[in-house]
Amino acid sequence: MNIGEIAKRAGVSRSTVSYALSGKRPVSQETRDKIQGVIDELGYQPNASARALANGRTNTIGLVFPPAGNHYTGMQLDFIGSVTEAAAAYDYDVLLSPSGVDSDRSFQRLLGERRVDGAILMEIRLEDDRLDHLTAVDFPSVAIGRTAHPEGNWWVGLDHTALAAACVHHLADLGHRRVAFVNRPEQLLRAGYESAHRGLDGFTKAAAERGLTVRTYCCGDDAASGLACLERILHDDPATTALVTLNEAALGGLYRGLAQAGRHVPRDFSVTGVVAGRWAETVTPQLTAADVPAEQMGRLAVDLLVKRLDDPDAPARHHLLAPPISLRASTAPAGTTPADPAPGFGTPIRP
Amino acid sequence: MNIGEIAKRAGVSRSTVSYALSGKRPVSQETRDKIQGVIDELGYQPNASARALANGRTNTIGLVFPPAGNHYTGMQLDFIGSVTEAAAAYDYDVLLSPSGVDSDRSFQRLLGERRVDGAILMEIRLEDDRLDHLTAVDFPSVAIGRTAHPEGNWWVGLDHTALAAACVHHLADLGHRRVAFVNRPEQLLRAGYESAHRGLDGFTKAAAERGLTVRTYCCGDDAASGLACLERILHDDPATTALVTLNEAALGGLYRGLAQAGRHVPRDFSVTGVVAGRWAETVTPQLTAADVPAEQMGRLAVDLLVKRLDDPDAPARHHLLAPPISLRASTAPAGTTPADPAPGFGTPIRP
DNA sequence: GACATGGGTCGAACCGGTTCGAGGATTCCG
DNA sequence: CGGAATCCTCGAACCGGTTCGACCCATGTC
Repeated sequence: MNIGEIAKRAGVSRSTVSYALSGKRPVSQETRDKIQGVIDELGYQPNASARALANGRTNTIGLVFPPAGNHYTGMQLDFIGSVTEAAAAYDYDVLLSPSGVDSDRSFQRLLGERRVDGAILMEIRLEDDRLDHLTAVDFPSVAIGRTAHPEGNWWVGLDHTALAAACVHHLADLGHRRVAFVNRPEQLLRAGYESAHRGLDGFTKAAAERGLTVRTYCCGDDAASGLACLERILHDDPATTALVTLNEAALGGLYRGLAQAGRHVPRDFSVTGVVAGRWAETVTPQLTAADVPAEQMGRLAVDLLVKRLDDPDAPARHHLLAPPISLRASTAPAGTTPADPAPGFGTPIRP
Repeated sequence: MNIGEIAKRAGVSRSTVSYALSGKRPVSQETRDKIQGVIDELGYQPNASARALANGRTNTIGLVFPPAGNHYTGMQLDFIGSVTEAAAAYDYDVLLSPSGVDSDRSFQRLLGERRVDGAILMEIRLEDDRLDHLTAVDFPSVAIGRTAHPEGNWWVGLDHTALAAACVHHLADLGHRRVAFVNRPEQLLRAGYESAHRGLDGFTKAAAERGLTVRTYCCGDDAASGLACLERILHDDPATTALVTLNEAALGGLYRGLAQAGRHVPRDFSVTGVVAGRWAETVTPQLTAADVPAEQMGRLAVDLLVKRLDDPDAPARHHLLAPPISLRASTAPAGTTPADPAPGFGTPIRP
């Protein structure tokens, strides 16, 4: 059941079948009908490997993300889902690669063996050797995230600096003076993860600007770490009245810690941060947060990559997103007992 | 930078390079060194498409799951992660396919165009046309889940019947008499999703056995639906004192509903169900649940698939898992005000 | 009637690997 | 010293597509 078989049964040459299918040269209606009939009858579909070999494109894009040893977060899940669906709309398949560094076997396979036409990279670091490598060999790629020097790269990113700052201003406006910052795990910060660094920067600068007293923490990507982190926060400064978190996976643990310490959210303690909306709504009270538009970002990344693949000489493009803070129910003025959380900021979705 | 180039520079024929790399025929040490030298110098890696075309194997497995329109759950995330990592250990890559039905374009591509050597299917239905089709064309696959007639299939599944029953018995032992069941969304139940059906069966039978008064509900895969569902439960029968859920994504909403109704968990109301452990621990109080061992299941599925690919004539194999209920902090005896939740069931992880 | 035009088809070469059969060079044996 | 066995290497064919150049046959034009 290959193209030769089709050709034989239709009484034409292999090249005619190929042209009938691709339309790259005219084929008479009569011949086309005959070929189509045989194809329908046999249920023929051209072999992807052979086609890829012949025309140098696999119609596959690689999705590169760090290995899961440290578990995946909900945000990553949303990326994977949206990238896969957006790619399918362009008739591209998605190959997953749980790759960390440049030297990684799976990453090398993706590129060196030409398994994919292009790649989308998640969890970008400020200095990212994977991206450096891709740029060096001029391999089409789009980063979800932005390095320290993103000029010339294709990327779609989140303005973590601005988002963390917006959280600070929101809390400061509510009168909070002692605020903690819950970052991603320390090893990721040390590895130079973009979100962790820019988020920390934005938080620190905005806090200084508003004259707040702050402490910053790293926290593991799971509920238990979140609990432990919150205990440390209250131990280090029991007068803390609010926190900003970039750590989605720790959120449940942070809430539990507050409950155990007898701090009611948002009456005694305000919580906010940068979290995908879908997950911000799973906690009670729902989190007032800068909603990471993970689905939109995945879609945009695929759009950019396809554009780049279609026109290899196109100039680099990017999207920097800064979604507004969605006011929900986890923040309130400091040191009061309001019936109405977050007054002056519109109506929370669930009071 | 193809095999011919390597051959030329090493002063040997293309076939000799191939044999030096594959080891399928003896090559002198001297020649091998020379070839390896050239390869290292040029950083050569054989082209995956060409290799796949020549030997008929892509070294890729397909991971088929339903489109995300309805969002992904945490459990699915864990599957994707563990399958990808397990596959990498065997030097297989993973191709994602967000495919629903037999007629789906992406699913057809996977098989018809021979993009993958085998497939792992998620979200199995009792009557699953995708599996029927795969079986009909004798395509190597492993299902995560079990159809109504799994004989002859390869699969790794969860004994949802037993798990739901175990939840019922746990609640009945604690003295609960009026229990609700929160299932996956109605459209999935109607579509014949295995977990929804077997879970419902197990729940219903065990409840009848224990003489409980029950109501069963379908619930959307998100927090808002969970909240709405809980409101309906308490509206339909305010005397309900416990619930069993298969719906991980709704969990946050169920908890919120209970909080809003002023029912304290576990003092006034017990919650349990079948949920991946990692997600059971994000809610407060932590959920007493049958922990879905998603990572283990993903790994087992890959192991089975690789075995099947290595030996196409091997007899069908499967794994049916029934993890025990992990006692955490969300269940307690009915109608009491215990200091110590779930007495008689060991020490909860966090009292 | 000679000649360009163009639609439709074919054969051959090519993409970059793998694999088979054959053959040259050594070595071992009688 | 001749013949068999062993070790290594090579050329050619093949996997299943795509694409190029050439050719044939109608038409249209002067």
